Amino acid sequence: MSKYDSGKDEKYAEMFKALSNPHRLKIFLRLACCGPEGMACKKDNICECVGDLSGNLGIAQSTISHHLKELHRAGLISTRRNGQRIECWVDKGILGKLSDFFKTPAPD
Amino acid sequence: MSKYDSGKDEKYAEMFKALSNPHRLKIFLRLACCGPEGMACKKDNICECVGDLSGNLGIAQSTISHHLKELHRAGLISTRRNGQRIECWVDKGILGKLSDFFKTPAPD
DNA sequence: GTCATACTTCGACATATTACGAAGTATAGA
DNA sequence: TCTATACTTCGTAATATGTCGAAGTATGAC
Repeated sequence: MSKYDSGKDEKYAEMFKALSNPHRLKIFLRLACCGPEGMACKKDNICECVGDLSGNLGIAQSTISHHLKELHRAGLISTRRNGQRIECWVDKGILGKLSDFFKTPAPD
Repeated sequence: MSKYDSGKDEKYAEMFKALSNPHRLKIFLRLACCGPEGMACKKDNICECVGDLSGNLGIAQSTISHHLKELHRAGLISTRRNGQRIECWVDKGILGKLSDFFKTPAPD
């Protein structure tokens, strides 16, 4: 477990806030399960982009857009335009960082 | 990384919501750093209970009480009365569960 | 029993969040 | 250029959250 460190805690609190909304957590997990970490979201894969997520989760496109922005602001995902579509993927190393955050502490 | 599983996701979303508030995250980390996981919060240790947390974090006691309840509802901590004081500790196994949640996926 | 200490609950308020639809912007293709 | 598709931004409304102080409850000491 990470030692008490108020500097980094704020950043992690932001990440947890991003993941605290069930819809955003679903989006994040779908992207994370897309394939190897960091793999871009592709149409010909299982992965979805804004419109697909909207349809599959039953949420307005504008709301998906908003959630993606939140995930991005928290540093969890990246996005990039490819033609009309927006490709999105889970940032490299993030899963490891989050996993490590909860690792049992070395006794001090 | 946990597979897409809407059943459990809700529970994790609740935990992340509990940890999304900087004050609550601090409380959680302080309790987690208290000693071995699951170790009760003791006065004669570094650990704090409600009144101490209130003083150290500069937050009203009633607010601390509220935050502890949130952490408890999320299943992250347990509390028990010992005389006038409330002892609190991080639930056994929770750190491991949270850490595992973000483990890199086995390719599907 | 009375008083002090520790905590919880209540009521209130300011602020943040989630969500939608409508309107706007960007890109691709005819 | 015109149109269709994909996404974003804006405005707005409902609900949730974080916080405090005041009042309430529980425990321990005298």
